Amino acid sequence: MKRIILHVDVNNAFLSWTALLLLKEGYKEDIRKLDAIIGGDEDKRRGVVLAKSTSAKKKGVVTGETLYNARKKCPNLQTFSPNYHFYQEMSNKLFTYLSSFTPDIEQFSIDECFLDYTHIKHLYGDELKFAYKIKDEIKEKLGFTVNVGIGNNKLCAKMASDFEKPDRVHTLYEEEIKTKMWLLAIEDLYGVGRKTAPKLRKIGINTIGDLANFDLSKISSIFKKQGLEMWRFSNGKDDSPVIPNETDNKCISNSTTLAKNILNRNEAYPVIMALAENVGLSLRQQKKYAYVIAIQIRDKYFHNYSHQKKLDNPTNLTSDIYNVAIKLFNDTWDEEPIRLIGLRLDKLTAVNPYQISLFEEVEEKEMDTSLQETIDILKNKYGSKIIRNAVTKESAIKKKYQK
DNA sequence: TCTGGGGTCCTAGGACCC
DNA sequence: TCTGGGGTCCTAGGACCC
Repeated sequence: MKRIILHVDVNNAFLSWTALLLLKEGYKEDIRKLDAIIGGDEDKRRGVVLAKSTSAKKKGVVTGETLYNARKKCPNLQTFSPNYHFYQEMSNKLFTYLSSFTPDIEQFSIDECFLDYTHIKHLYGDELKFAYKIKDEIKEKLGFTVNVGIGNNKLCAKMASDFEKPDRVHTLYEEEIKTKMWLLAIEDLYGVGRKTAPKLRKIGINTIGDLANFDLSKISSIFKKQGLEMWRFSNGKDDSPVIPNETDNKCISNSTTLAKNILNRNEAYPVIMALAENVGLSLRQQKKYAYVIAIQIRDKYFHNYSHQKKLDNPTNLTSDIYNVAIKLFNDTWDEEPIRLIGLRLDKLTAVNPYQISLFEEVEEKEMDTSLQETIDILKNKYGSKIIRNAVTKESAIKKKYQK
């Protein structure tokens, strides 16, 4: 039996949601109708385009480029700051609404999801009518527009929702792949990014159809597994299931671009502590333990490098994470001025084997854990700023580096 | 007034074991 | 009296996504 998959994608999500927030706060204009973008703070060196309005897009503004660059293309560009808290709120409303139809929903990011319609078609009828219904209800009840793509698998549904925007429903059924997808530029294929596209063009592959009809063995020998996957995608093939409630993270990370380059160790420590606190708290909220701790450094030349350590016993304590991260940092930093520091927890496990190694003090460990629990409870109750580790407080990280 | 942040997955190379 | 081969684990780096 052919599956029927829907992909729901919020149009210009961050920009649309900010438009709603501004209107709610009494702002006179709907920024969706202006040359507008959501962008990071240039003073903090985060000045890139996070989302753009339709008219800014028409003038050539693209996501990820610098605000400086975007302004050159579009002199009257208006820039607004992101509000992630509000975005999460809107996202929750959207998924709550969609969940009223079926539990077979896979949240793919903050603003898109897949919905398996196969087993609910008998309840709601024709999928095209259903798609229009949810599209219109979302606009009416939540105030923003979405695109809905329909296909026989996730890939086709996703490609379809990308066709023409905003506020549209598109289908890309198996029998439509050749007529609707093959003529698109190779860059439009999901999974083909800025590095792979030029390589494909170099061997004469300019459209998705070119790839679909290219010799698979040649593609595979050049691009390995990625080659097989993109060839399958170009032919509209994708067996991956819609997996509901995928909340099981494989890793947790937190990184920050510093407002000023860091030049010595002592400036780095409080940043690492703040990162350790953040990832540690997320880890404990997910009731998990991490085997791998990694430090990531980006220097002023934009050179990225990292260093990681696998622990014999997984941990969920901020103090452990901090201590390992400091050691990794000291082992790996090459003394070049640092632009960004990141901390990543990997190989997460839900169970704590709690094998205290032979030489570790059991009581000490238990005390760390109970102290950590107390801190977390206070943070949950009074907000994360109530308790700051001494090293963080001393250097006033927020003020110095993040303002 | 260059170049965000949080994720997932893959690959290559080295260490180590049999 | 000289360097096989398979397998696994770990690490670093990179590509891609939103």
